[in-house]
Amino acid sequence: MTIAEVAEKYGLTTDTLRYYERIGLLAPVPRTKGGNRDYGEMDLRAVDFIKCMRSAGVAVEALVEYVALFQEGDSAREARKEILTEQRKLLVTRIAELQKALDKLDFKIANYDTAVFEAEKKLKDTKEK
Amino acid sequence: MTIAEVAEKYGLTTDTLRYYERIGLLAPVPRTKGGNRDYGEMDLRAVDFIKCMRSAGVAVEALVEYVALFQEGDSAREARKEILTEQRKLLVTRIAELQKALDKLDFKIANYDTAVFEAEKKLKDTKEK
DNA sequence: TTACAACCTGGAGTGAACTCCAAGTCAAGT
DNA sequence: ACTTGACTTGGAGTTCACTCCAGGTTGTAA
Repeated sequence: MTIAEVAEKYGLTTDTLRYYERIGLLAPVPRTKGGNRDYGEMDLRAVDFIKCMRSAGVAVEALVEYVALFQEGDSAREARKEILTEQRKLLVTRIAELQKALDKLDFKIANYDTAVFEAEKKLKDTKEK
Repeated sequence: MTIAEVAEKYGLTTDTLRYYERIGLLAPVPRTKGGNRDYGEMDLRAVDFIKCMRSAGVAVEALVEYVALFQEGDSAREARKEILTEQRKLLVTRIAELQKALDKLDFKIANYDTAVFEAEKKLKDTKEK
């Protein structure tokens, strides 16, 4: 799969894909004879994972660390799990924050409706006088 | 309330508070005789709201726009509500993204446990031979 | 074989949101 | 009066995560 196809498929730009590879977020993608990237099954899985994590705000650095630990092989299994667990914790916290903001927004929006209602009522009162 | 106290109370830095004021996110805070900021009830409410929205990832620009619409008075009521509704929509989308990432993380973490279990089983099998 | 689009690399540039700094003012304690 | 520490302003610097660019190479269709 070419870089343009992968970019299209995951809603990223080719620049971003190259950037990810450059900083070691994506392991070196195999090249064709001519030197062009040719993404395979595993690469796509990795892209999908990264895309999902990034869209959830997981820091690039954490993901790079995680990917780097695959170089260490089995000895780093615990360390890798550690990172995932840590990020999971952060995510739970962040979801709670977003939820709190959502509640606040809902409250404020509801108040706007109430206020409009109040304004209408006042208008009606005025007319009735 | 001094800027340091407000910063402490909301877990922001004094620099951030001044920055917010500079860019019009926070209406000009009243000053003491000597020219120092003296945050009042309303200012604190505003800080709290901004802090909450920002921690949920609502863009500074959207909040500035919202705050600016208070200058227009009642005529901008609808516009203000519009912004809140728009941000609410974005938030719902973002929460879904975070949730999806959380699910993926949970799955991966569970796999680590399974893998460890498999490894242990293999080890046991080896011993039993 | 000749266009021409898509790809390559290394490096520079961008936008968002702070964060830091210099130079100065002011209030409180000794 | 003098020092100390918190405050002021305007402006410059930093970090993160891309995003763009120049200059060159490759693949495909006419």
